[in-house]
Amino acid sequence: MAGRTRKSSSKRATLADVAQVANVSAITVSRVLNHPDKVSDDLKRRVQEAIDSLGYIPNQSASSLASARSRVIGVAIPSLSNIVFNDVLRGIYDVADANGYKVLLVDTHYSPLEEEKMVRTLLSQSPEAMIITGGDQTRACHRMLESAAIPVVQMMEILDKPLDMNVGFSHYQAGYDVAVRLLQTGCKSLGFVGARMDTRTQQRMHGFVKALEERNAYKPEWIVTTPEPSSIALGGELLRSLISTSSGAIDAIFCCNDDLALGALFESQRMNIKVPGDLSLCGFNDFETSAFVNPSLSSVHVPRYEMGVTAAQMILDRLEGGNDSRNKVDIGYEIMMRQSTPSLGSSN
Amino acid sequence: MAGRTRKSSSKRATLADVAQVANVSAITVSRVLNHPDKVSDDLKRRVQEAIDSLGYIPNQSASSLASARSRVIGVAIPSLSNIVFNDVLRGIYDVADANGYKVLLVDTHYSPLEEEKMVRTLLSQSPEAMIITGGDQTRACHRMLESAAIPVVQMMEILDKPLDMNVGFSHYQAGYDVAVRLLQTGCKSLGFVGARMDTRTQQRMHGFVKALEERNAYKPEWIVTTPEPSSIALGGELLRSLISTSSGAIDAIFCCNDDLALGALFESQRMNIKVPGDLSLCGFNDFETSAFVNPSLSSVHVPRYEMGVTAAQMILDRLEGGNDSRNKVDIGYEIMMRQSTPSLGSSN
DNA sequence: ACGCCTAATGATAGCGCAAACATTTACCAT
DNA sequence: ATGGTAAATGTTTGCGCTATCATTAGGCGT
Repeated sequence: MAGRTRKSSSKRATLADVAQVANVSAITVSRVLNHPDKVSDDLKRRVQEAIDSLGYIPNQSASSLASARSRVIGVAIPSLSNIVFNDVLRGIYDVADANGYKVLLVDTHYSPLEEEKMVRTLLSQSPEAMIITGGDQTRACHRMLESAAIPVVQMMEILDKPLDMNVGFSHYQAGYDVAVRLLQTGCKSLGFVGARMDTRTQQRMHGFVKALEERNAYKPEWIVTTPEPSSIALGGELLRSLISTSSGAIDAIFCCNDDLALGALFESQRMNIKVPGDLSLCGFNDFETSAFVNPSLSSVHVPRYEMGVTAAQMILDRLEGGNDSRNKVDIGYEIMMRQSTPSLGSSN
Repeated sequence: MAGRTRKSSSKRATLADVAQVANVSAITVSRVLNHPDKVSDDLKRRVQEAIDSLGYIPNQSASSLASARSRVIGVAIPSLSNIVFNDVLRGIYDVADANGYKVLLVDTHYSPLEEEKMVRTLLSQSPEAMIITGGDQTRACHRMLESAAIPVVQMMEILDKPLDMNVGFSHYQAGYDVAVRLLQTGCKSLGFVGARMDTRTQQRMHGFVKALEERNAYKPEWIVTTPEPSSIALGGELLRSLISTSSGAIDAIFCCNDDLALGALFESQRMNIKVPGDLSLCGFNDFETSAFVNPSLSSVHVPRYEMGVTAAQMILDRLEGGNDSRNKVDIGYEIMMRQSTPSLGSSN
């Protein structure tokens, strides 16, 4: 009666199929989905029934192609294993989800070359904005991002000359401040343990070293680094190595992250080194473990979730709001002095 | 000379633009990118130069629409904060990347309704396959996945009737085995601490309880659960609660994950409860911390990275290989007995 | 009654690409 | 020379959707 049935099964339903079932034009179906205020309630109902009965799911590729809007935000992080990025991602996802954006996430493995490849992949999806990590991109990568002409947020660190927008904090200053605080607690011989040594880790180290130099407390041989990725196990190994090269002279160690610091703490316990009696320890990132381990671990707290939220919001402001929004946000950090470092009062 | 220049700037270059510059047809450019073996070296070079000079990046939406191939794998996990999924994701990403697939990742927040919404979002991107977590989907979600007619892997647990493919392990059996092992070490009064209580956590609990029941060691009041998400802090709180309701009679606790177990361990230390002297603890998931903390924490090790790799490989086998591949993989687990539980020999 | 506005709906075209089919060229066996 | 084949390249078409521009119907002031 109502004309021949089309591809009733096996093939995904299209707008046209829905339109036919609802006996309206295709564009009306499109409007029901994208501009429901422009369609009468009557038709809206009819179309919705057709959609439900067919199990219609819009083809986003066709939509993107026709409308030049993808509702995708590309995100590049250097590591999926480093749980630091979990919190950031959660912030990004929360804001993106709430605003109808999808996140396309790639892992650059801390390599600018891989990042370039991944950014190319992301751009081929026509994202409406990008969130990338740090400022250490290849020139080709910069060029791609520029000619993409979309909002770009560089996150995790504050950059002198961001490509576009920027949210993060100064790792250099954080490292500097840690050195100052450790010295304030009465520690005299400070060492540094770092792994992976990406640019942000290096900045922490440079800030730390700078503070020591300014106070004549810098000993190059008390800096131990490795390109290996951080781990708790590695923290233990590096502690041993530093203890042996320093012949036990060191009384405080700044570990470039909490993995290493926890590893150092656990290893100290096994070596019967008292923390903070014999040795003070300070980590970075402030994992939940750090606050609860015994002795609790001093660390640098960074509002990672807020950083992710901020990155996503900056983008949405640009995409939707349009007007003069923030281009650079220093999200700050806080040094949490806990039991692994001496309490103040016994010094100065 | 060579005709009018087109949109030289500001607009993204297209295949046609590249074709014009290289003085070939559009399809040749397409072939250089997708079937380079079908183009002469001469043209390949000319086209590549044009691509480079224009900074051409293919429009994946158009490609997907025209070819009905998206090279996207949709992945739904219940939580971005739970680091258990990091390792799984890493496995998925490693395999996907290596084979030219992109991953579109969504977070369902442990809610089947949200999962349904997210799966709809994923399907609208025309993924070529899906990896979802567990078997607790809504009927509508199942229907969508079925009519999508793409490979689907349900991961993290072994299901009786998977939708399609399945990789995981038996949480029930793992919980059961933990109870048996704890009893074998001489513990008599076993408690359970659980948070979030998603289906997999419940299965662990049920297996644990079953083993106790069979041995007349089950005390319902020694099971403490909460729908709150797990955390180290919560582990401490739940320990206190269990200790007080049991008046200290309990001599071993199985925590549904290592967050809770570490929290319980740290809190025990603060309460001056000797582990394992006064109280044995066993966690689940085997975080790196668990192996290094003092005393080291017994836990159930799960090959999460391998699970992610396997999930992705099962999909690739179907997408590319085509022939009879594995439909169900039990990835197994291993109970790691460490210092937080009594060593064998003093019992049985 | 007339023009004029707005709201609701439809027809058409085209987004950028690749599948399918067509054409050209080169080379070879006979 | 002839037909036959394979390799290299081109032409056409349409994927599913939405922007744009009609068109129609209804309301309203004069």
